[in-house]
Amino acid sequence: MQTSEVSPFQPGLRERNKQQKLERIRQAAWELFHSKGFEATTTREVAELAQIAVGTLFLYVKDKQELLVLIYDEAIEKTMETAFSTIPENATLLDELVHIFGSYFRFYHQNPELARAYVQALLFQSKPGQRQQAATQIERFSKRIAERIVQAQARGELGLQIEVGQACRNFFALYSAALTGWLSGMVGYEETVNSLLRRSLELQIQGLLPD
Amino acid sequence: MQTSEVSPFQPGLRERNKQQKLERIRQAAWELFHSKGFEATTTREVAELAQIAVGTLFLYVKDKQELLVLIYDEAIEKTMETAFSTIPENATLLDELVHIFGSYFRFYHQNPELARAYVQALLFQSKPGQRQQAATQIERFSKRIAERIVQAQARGELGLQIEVGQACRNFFALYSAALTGWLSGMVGYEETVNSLLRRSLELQIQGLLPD
DNA sequence: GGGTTATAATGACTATACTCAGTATTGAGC
DNA sequence: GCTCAATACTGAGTATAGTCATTATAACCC
Repeated sequence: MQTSEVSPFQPGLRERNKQQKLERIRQAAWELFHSKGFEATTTREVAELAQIAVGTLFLYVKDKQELLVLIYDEAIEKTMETAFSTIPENATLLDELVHIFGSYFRFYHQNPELARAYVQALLFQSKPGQRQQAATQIERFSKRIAERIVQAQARGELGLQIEVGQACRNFFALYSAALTGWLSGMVGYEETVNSLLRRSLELQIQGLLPD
Repeated sequence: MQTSEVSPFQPGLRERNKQQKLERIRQAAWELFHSKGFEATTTREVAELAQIAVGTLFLYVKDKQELLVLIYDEAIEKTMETAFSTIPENATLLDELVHIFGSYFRFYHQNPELARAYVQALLFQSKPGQRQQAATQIERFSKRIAERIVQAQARGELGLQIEVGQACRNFFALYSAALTGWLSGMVGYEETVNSLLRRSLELQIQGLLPD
């Protein structure tokens, strides 16, 4: 066999093996989590399906939760792109926000058990590495929300005096609360998405002061 | 030995034994969680200190997390009472809210690791029994927040058109988000309590509309 | 107080996430 | 192509949350 079939400046065999293994892990975890559920899937099963030893699995992921993050990251990215690229034209900020957050809800709705574990992992990450990742993800999302807020200001829909960053944080907080309320089973999906979310955001925009 | 030393209509020996055991469990868990931490304490240790078998422990508590809820319930109750009974006179609603939520933050600040596990357990409870308990607790809290809102309306500080229930939910959502942000290590304690919380609540009251 | 039933307690056992001392593979210098 | 250091992989082993068939105890009835 030739010593090198790949083009120059490509990563060596080691690196390629690692990439392949990571991909196999991703696929195995996706397959099992979706067919059996997160709790019901053991890490050994994932390792077996990925054709690696258990110990190897934990060289690639810190723990079982990170396996979930690994799987969801890509899908969440796509959800964000779709959400922001399908915002209806000439809509109010409220409608835009309901559309955006609603896209996430629809995504999570595809598999509530996994969503629950994933959101929990994101919101309560203590390990520095994962925490940083979660923070970055929220950051990028907030940036795009901020754009919509600025545009709404330009339309004269929102006041110019408001702190955009704070407004983003508040919107995200209201979304998070709606999400956890639903995922923990306290409120139904339909009620959350069709009613509570909108009213919550609306009240933030309106404020509470007398007319 | 006499057959009955207790007054009539009192619970029998069985019931008293159960109460004593529960109390011993509570004390054992409190002692160990505070001296060693939640993660570092094993359920066997709790059982041993409470002088019962492991199996018995799980007759009283569904899982390790419920052990934490058992301990915190009383303290949280006290925190709520203190928070509401020490509201400063003639303050604005914003100051009242900062005082109330701040009381909780100060309480949780005494032991962030336990607080983290506890809040996580509360917000992500799937077991119906515990979920119901969490919902009830939030409900009672919201009722008392609602009172303050109505009084603020009476003072003319807030509009009469607002939905009080929705306003409560939004305040609670903003508080929860601030709390999880701190507990997951994304934001520091001082910054959260002294700055972010107030600005978040303030923006909800003010709203985002143009002047 | 003896017999019977219902309830409570027990601890050996199971299931499973994660570790780590030992082994194998890769790549670089000669 | 050989040697060796660095890196990657392995799977038996460990720790621990939670279970369940068995045993003990309390309550009740005659």
